Amino acid sequence: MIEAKKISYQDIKALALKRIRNKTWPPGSIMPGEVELAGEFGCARATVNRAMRELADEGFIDRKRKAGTRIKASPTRHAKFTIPLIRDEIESSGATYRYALIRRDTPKTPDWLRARLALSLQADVLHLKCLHYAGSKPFQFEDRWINLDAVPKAAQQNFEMTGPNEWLVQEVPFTDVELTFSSMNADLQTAELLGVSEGAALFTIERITWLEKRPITFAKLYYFSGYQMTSRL
Amino acid sequence: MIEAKKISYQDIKALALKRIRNKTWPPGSIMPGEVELAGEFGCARATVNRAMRELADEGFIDRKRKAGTRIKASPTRHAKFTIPLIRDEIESSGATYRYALIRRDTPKTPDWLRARLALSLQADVLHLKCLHYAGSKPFQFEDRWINLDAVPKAAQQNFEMTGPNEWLVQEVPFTDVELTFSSMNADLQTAELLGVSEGAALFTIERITWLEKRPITFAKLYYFSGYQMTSRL
DNA sequence: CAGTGGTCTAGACCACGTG
DNA sequence: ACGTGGTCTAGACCACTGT
Repeated sequence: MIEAKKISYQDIKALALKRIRNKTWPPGSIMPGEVELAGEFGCARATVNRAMRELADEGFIDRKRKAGTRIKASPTRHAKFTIPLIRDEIESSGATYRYALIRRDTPKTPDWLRARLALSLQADVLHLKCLHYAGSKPFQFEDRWINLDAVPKAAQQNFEMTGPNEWLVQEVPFTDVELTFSSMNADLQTAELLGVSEGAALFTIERITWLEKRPITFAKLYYFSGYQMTSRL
Repeated sequence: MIEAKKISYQDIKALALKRIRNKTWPPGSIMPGEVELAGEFGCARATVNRAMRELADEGFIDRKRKAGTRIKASPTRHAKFTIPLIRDEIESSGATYRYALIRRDTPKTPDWLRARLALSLQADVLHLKCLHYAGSKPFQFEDRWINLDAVPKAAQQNFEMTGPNEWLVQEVPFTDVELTFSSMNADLQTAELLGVSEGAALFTIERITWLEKRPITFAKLYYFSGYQMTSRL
């Protein structure tokens, strides 16, 4: 036989992508079923299935039982970011990580927070303000709220040596995350903390985590001016 | 038998996650091998394999042949963003999408661009400036550069009716993307285009795409003040 | 070298959703 | 109702890598 060794699911992915690109399978059309493809490639259906499942995960095709597999009109690409711990992010850049707690209190739960996290009326929260330094330069200002109903043992922590994010990741499991990126002009207080001038453009991330349906924590992270977040796909 | 129906790879994922969370399998330790787990769960090794492969994709564990599967010390979470076409993004918010070409020229390739894309010395580029509106309000200003060596047919396009991104997605395949998010204060020109005051904080995305090793295009996207980008995981 | 994950097979049954 | 993808099985061989 002239056959090369064996066909892998990756070969099938590559082949399918080629056919999508050169419009052998035009956008919006239905490609052959798994059994047919398995026949064509001389492999098991499971192999084709794995290739197609991954292409679907990556956003190139839509699969539906009975309806078949359809090439997406405009391929929805997914960006996959790694969200590093800030300590790792700073240390991997070669700088020394330093952490400082600015403030710790347990105020009456603000209404905006209750609404944002869908907290019950009697929920208590812990509020923390922290700074993370890269060497001697402020890198990130963290405004953190922790739901004490979900994480009662946080009340026992003073967070003077360890940042709340680091502590939470170690101690409290979570299942869901919502991230919001945006940009804002620094107000006077934040500008002073980050050592920038008032009005400087700051990159900000809001992060909410849940354990199943229970909200754990809300954090607003303000980065120094010039911060960039990059991802390769 | 008292056995429930059958065990699925998702059940195994959930079970394994539970054991990671409650530290039955502590961070940094090695979990049992696939054969052993398959025995315990009474299923085929392939089923365990699929569960573990997905957990590895999601960043909870590290797998190495011979070494076994190790629970990550600090679980690296991956954020999966969908990068929508701007037309879809605007229209799905209920607003009307409108596009305007501001400028189109083929200048001498700037050095910073040549460096950024690793272009050859004689590479020609097409430069476009465009505005994308949501209703009557500017939504995004796009500063786009296209490598004419890789995409010669772009030179035939006037881009008066269709934005370069939309055209490129339809016409030119790509394999790799790099996205960089950052924040900047609007300069006078950009502020006028977006209808904001000078110095306003703008959310910006830089996007580079390649087809294999060939750079296709570089775009810098400036969003209106107040833009937010959210992802749920 | 030996153990672990990586992949493939051939067959089977199931669940969903279209026609 | 029935065709398509979704999943599982039991077994096999392979590839990488720690020892």
